[in-house]
Amino acid sequence: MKPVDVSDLPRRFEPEEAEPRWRALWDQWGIHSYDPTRPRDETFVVDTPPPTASGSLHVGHVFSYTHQDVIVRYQRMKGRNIFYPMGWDDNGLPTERRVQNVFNVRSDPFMTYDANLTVERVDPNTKPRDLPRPTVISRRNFIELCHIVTAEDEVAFKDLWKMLGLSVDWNEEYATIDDRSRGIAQLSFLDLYEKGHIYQVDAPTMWDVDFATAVAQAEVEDRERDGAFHDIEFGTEDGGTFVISTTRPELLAACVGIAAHPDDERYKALFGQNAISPVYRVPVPIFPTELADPEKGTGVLMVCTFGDQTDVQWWREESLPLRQVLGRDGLVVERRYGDEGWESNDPELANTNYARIIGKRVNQARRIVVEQLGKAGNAALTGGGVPLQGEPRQIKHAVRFYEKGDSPLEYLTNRQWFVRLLDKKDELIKRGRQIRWHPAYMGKRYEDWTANLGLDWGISRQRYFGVQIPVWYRLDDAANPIYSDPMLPRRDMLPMDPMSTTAPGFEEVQRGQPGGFAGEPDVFDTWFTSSLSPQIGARWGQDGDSMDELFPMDVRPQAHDIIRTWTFYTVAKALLHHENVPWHNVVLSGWILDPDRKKMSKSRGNVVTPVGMLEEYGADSVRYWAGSARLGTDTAFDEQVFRVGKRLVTKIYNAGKFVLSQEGPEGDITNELDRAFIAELRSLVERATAAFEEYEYSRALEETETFFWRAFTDNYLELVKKRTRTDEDREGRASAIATLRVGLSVTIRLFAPFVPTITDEVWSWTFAEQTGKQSIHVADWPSAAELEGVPAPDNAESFAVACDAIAAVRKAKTDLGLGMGRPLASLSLMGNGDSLSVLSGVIGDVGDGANASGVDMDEGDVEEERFTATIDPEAQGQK
RNA sequence: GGGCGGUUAGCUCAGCUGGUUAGAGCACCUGCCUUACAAGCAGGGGGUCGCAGGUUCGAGUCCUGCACCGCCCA
Repeated sequence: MKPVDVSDLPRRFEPEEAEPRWRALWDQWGIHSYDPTRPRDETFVVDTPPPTASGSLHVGHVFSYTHQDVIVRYQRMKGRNIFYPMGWDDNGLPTERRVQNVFNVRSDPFMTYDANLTVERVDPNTKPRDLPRPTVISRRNFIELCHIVTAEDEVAFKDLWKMLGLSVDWNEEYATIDDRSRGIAQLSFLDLYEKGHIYQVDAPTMWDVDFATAVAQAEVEDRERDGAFHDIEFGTEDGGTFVISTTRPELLAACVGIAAHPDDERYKALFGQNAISPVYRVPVPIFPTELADPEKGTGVLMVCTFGDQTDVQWWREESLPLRQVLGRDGLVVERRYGDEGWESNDPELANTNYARIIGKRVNQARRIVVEQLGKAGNAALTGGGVPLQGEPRQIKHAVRFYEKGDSPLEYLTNRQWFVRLLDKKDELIKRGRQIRWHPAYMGKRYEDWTANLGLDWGISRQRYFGVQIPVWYRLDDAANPIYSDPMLPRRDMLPMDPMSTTAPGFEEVQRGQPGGFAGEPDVFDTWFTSSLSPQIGARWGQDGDSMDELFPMDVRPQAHDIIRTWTFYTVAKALLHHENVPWHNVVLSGWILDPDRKKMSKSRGNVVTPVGMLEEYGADSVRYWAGSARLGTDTAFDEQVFRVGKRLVTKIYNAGKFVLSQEGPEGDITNELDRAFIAELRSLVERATAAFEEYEYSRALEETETFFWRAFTDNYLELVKKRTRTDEDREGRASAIATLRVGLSVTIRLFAPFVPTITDEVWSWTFAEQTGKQSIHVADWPSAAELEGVPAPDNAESFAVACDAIAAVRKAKTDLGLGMGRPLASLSLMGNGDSLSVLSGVIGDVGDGANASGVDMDEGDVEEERFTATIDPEAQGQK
């Protein structure tokens, strides 16, 4: 094998030159392509997270996507046929919001499409207050803009993935809004509908008033907000009074009941009676409930439609009437007291008071109602006192928000589509237990979430840019939809848009006409589509359907914050559609925290841009950083680790140059030290492989790095340096050179999943030709078997003993302030008899490593270390 | 209030089923330009493993309680 001519190579490795060159070669060689002709048991299937294309590029992405790529590259070297797709999640609110900002537009679904519409981009530096009124455009125009923006965003992500060196198969690229994904999402709907898992109902739904859309439980977050308890006097039918506490006096008009704990002596006598509300003088039932907390406020509360989740529960359990006062836009709607369902003991007073809050936002309405509560004339009972008791008491409390919204959620009653999941909790938990979670405790999080699920999955969203719910409704004689009998498309019609496709059996002119039909205007929750990523990857129900080959998949990589959403819904879909798990393993990456241990996020302004990071340190260094973090563990962002990665890259480069530039005879590995080193190497291979098999890649990296730096470069390489150049021991020289090459070949392969560029660079110098494997990434993963030809050392301790001996010499040299290369006129090593007996087998290399002309061995007691060295340096200036 | 995770050197983190004297990298100090590498090498200082109990011959590791940090849920 011909050695490498070092003078041909740059003195330093330059990632900015090498990384693009290698990426182009990998593409050219097609080493990342999936081969559909190979059998399932040779295939490793990844269910890649589709990133939100309109989201910002984030170091967290670099972190978790590197984790999956490390796992993938390991599996590829194990000989597996890799299915590694990449999707872009581009439907939904984030995109809509970006389009609204980029073009300063709003959509009106009832506007007609303008084929010649042109809109200008807004200068991103313009302050919101300086913007003109948004241009109102049609839904179809709006969606066109969404496609423009997402196309640009996808390019930014794709460039980042390529820079990072992800070994994605770009033939398997998709977007959650493309025809394939839309078709599969709609197929999912049809299948669930046919199986009876889907229903639509007028139900209280969590509602974001700004986005004017329903929100699912998984999208809700609690935020600490200021609030105030208002004590309000109610009357009773027999002329008594009592005081309730509420943080939402503006919902007084929506009050449909009064509740207290059944054991609460103060209110026991009231149960069964009607209470009378102040301001509107509406009679409402008083009932007992275990859910009332006697310690909270005055112990008695008003039930409204709807202030919170418990109101919904009481409304159902007690069959209370519905008095909704908030509209979809969050404004108070028009109502008339005296009408059915709006009974009042004094309709005139009620209407006068109510008229003042119509059309108001919640906060304005609250101020007005509180003001009205301050007037004795508005008492519940004629002649009563001021209903508001004392000053409101300020409190801090948790308020529910849509995670992307700015206003507290309201509960509105609307017709929404749901997937029935509450009756399948046990089954969902059982499926969760069939999946291996890495780390294992993450499975508990999934179980907790599933066990505590309180609502079915609301899947309809009142948005524009999403997958349309594939449903039409017949219209009655007054052109009102008959929701009870929806019409569904045939499977061969998918993907489709019921707003532009004519319902079967109708003419398009009948759209919206009495006796005609109408399309369902709503779209799916984005999770409804992204929970199908395995089915999208495997093209379920499409041309090229490979569900049988690819499903269930091997691994789902993701971050742990979306267990309750993405993981949960994907498990649910796989259960409902296929009665199976979606994958056998879930690997969960931690988060990147800023140096103050806060989660990095755009809103905190502490985000580091990944592209700048990659440009400064190179992909290998950044990947090293990500690869050194265990799964599940949040990691503080620390630029120091990139430097460590860069150092490792440099070290691999230099060690590679040294090893492969050694010239000499070829021969077997026969020398004792060499055989002992190979034995250590074999143990490393076994440990690193075992770690990878458990998805503990960071341990594999750590083990490999320690071995490479310590055992290989600092010690073995120094011990055999002289022997690789000697003319006196041909066999020993051949053995050393062969061992160096094996050591390098094995360690760079172990490193390859983490630092793909430098390892392939070194591999290309000679190993590629020697093995016939063009790239290290398709080379064989190292195994104990490939080292089997090397005989075991005479003594298992030989390598460790040689290292200890040379360490003793170094210590002696350092103590005398001598350079490590300083020749020694004499060297004596003292140790116990056993140590010396092992040492004698490797004494030549130890003497060479010490640069000593000869070594004496003295038996004697040595305290802490295995050896102590006594040295006599040659005089300076002599040879 | 419940669940999960964390707390180990100045910093970032390892430490598997309990077993010599608790580790690494960075930072710090000292020395060394050694024909792969000064982006390197050698040596060194630095920790009552969050706190308090318990089990054990033996606890960073197991148990109980507490404190603080983070995430999720109510």
